[in-house]
Amino acid sequence: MKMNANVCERLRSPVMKKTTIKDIANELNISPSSVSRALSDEPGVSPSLRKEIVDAAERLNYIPNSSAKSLKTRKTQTVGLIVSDIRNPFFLDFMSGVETVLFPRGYKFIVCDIGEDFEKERIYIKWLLEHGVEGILSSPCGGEDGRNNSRLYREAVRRNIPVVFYDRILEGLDRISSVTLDNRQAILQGVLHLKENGHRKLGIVLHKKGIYTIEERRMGFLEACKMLDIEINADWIIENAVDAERASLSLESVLKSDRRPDAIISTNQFLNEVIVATVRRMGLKIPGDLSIVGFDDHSMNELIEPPLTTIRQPVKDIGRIAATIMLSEIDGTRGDKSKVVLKAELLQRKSVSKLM
Amino acid sequence: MKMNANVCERLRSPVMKKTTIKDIANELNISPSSVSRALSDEPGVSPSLRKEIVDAAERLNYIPNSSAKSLKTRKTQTVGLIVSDIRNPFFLDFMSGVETVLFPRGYKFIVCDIGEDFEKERIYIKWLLEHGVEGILSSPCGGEDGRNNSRLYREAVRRNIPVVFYDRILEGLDRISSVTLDNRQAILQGVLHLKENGHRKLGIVLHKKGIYTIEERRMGFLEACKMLDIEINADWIIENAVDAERASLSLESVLKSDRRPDAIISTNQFLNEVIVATVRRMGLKIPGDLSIVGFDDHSMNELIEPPLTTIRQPVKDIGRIAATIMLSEIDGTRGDKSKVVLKAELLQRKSVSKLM
DNA sequence: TTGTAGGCGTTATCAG
DNA sequence: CTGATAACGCCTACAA
Repeated sequence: MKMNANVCERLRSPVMKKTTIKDIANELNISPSSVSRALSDEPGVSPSLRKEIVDAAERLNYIPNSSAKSLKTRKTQTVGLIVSDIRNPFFLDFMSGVETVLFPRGYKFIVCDIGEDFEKERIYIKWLLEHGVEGILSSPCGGEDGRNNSRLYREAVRRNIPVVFYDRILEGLDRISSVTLDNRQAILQGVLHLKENGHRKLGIVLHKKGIYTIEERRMGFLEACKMLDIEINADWIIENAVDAERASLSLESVLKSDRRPDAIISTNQFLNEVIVATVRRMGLKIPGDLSIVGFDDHSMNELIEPPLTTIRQPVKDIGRIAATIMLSEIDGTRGDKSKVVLKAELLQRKSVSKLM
Repeated sequence: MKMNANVCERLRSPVMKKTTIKDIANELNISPSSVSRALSDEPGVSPSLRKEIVDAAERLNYIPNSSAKSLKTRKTQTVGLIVSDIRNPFFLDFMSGVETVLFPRGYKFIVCDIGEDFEKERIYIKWLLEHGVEGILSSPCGGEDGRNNSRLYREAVRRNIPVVFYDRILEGLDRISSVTLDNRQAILQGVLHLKENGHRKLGIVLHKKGIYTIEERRMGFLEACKMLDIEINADWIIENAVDAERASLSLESVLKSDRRPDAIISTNQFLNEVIVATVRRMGLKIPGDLSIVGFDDHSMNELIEPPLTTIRQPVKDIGRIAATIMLSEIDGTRGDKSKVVLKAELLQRKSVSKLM
């Protein structure tokens, strides 16, 4: 009866005082330092005492307070993950890659969705710094106006917390490692593939202006055309295609004009969908009336009709490598900064016709 | 010259001593308490002094140490977000919804990908508790063997940190709020739609056995069939379809048999793709040879041929609501636990034929 | 091997 | 309005 009441009490008590190292020490009539040592696997505690301590900790439902620990040790076992826009399917595989590397090392990560917003990025970086993250993975957003948060990223580095850019970089920050795609070469592959199949009238739909990757892809397109001796038609370059409606309308007007391209290159998964939907709506046949080269491979790109020929980037690897670099910089085992550039891969499916 | 050197020194110093409230106090020859008050917008500081303090903080590049703050106040402005498997596109919209609610309130979140792994979930919950999160959003995983982490979730609640389950729940934890879909009614809608279109031979492909939502969907299917007087054929119920290869093979054998269903219901986006790919591979026409009702609407479901009729759940709302409930429980402004159940919506497209 | 004491950076309680 | 002082929970020399 009595016991029952006690149990009840314990379960019902709205907020129990949390047990601390001190409580365990008192319980066992020993000093807190021994408890600390035992519980953090430090040497200098006799096996028997250690066992007693571990048992008591278990019994008293002890959970370490990492705020206190961090205050003392300056380590939080936490990193920040800044993502440009979390609705981009890119981040599923990316985060999965990151997690794969961080979990075994006991690191947690705080996800910061900045939604391509410079101000929000600023706030999140501050929060991360206050929080005491040991590192930051970021795909920074660079505004069309050229403003960006490089000052804050510098501040982080100055405070000795490593930053690793992935997918995107900020120019001029040489002391920050990065893991990116060779975007120019990626587009070159697409253009080359189109040329090899007889296409000479090439259009491209570019996502938000000012974004590093998009600008690179634009440059890649121009370079590739020059290199391969393909005439560039400015009307076929659709820029700043951020809003689905408007992008679709722009594309439609291009495809309706007398001089129209016979192939379109996309620059991300969002645009793949916009392009395919638009072409469908217009009643054009893919690839009969128009060839399409997508970008960013989603598993469903294979299921649409026709299966979409796509430029694929190794997203999960980007995550794994970025996280690995960050950890080694946290460990201090890496001197120079790394600038890793990965290659894209062209998945040939059925959305490009052979014009011979 | 001198100044220049100083600046250089400052920028180059590998690790600067971080400035604290004390430093600011010394700089201004005042007490740390005033600085603290000024910097946390507490009353009791003259406007003039306050301004001085804020300026000095800015000048000295002061960044608050939230470990110290948390140690004192027991507030971390951080919550944990436990996801069953981050590769599920569900989480894109979900996290977006959560972020929308948390950001304006100054809350950060730690993402924990448990990959349907009971043990990993356990470890992550412990980490979150140690970290001092103020709340936990979780889609817990319940093993096929019936084991789960309800003990740890109880422990969290006992420590007064609110847990909100979303998408999935753990039975028996009545003191934990939840936001889920009315899974049975969702499937009922699909079955009803098929019946209305003349289908009587219904199959279903179920994802991992033991997962709450999947079990509910299974029950929903059985209930709906009984209610609508549709004969249930056990051979047409494909269970534990976790691996794409194997699921595809199972489905293929069902579709090849003499007695085969004329419609298949899916139970998540992953399976939508598996089913469509399989049917395509077999050369069957959708919906001519087989009707399909998908589950979990991905934007590309509209682009495949034919556009997939799909049961859509309001994912972003689930995220928003779950986060809102959690915050109000953190604030302590909510007494009873909420059990929110949202309805699915059937998006009629072209993958269901009319058999009349 | 064990214990003692001081401090990590902040906030909160009291006095002045 | 401002300042001293004592925690918060843990770690870590240093001493015993």
